[in-house]
Amino acid sequence: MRRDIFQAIADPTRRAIIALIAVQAMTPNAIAEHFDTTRQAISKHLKVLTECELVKQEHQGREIYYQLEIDKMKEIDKWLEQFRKIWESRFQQLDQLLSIIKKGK
Amino acid sequence: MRRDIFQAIADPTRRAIIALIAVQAMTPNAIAEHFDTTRQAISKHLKVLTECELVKQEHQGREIYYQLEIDKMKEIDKWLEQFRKIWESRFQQLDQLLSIIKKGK
DNA sequence: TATATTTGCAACCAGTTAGTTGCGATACTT
DNA sequence: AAGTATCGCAACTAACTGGTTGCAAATATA
Repeated sequence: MRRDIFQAIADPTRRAIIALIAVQAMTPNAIAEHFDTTRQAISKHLKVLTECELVKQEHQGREIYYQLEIDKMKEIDKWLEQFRKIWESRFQQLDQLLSIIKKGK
Repeated sequence: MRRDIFQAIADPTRRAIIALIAVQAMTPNAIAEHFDTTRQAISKHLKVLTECELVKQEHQGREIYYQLEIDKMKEIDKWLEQFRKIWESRFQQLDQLLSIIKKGK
């Protein structure tokens, strides 16, 4: 099964999980308590997140702490870069236009 | 049907379409020429992109030019903000650690 | 007016997804 | 050793997705 980070963040529950464990690592049960669904459903989401390496496990006895791989999030940031360039250049153009208008006055 | 921007960018073809029309507005036919699929498939992707307001149409005779709503992309950037804070603070911590080690020498 | 081009919409299909239930493995606790 | 808690895996289901084909509407051209 193909997994990529964009597919991983497409699901709102998964985005919520990411935001949760970004603060601190948590076990599946602890995560599931924050949602209105079964532990197994959360477990499945964690599997998807693990497959695309957005999350890593840390075994501690019978508990497994899931932690966000924050570096992986930078991939989205990297993809956004091309568009950031565009909206910044448009802002600059607007800025220049405004200063031209100002000078004209 | 619920549409949100994260679901829209989950599909690689849609991401490619977005990158294409970010440069300049294009008609469905012109876009479809860049892909190895039918015009109708592209049309469906454009519909999804339109539904979540990532794209706007500009009618010109019988042709419809699709243009990227670059501002909508900022929503992704906004969502990333919370994580950017985390990775920047971790980088700072690493930076401080390195300078402490340096001083110790 | 007849014809061709551009496009969107509806119906359909195969594959995927998110969710549930049931079960077995592992690790603590008494 | 027996019981309990944490967890992943497999099977199943309903809903959704991306894709195709066919068709109708609107605009341009002969």
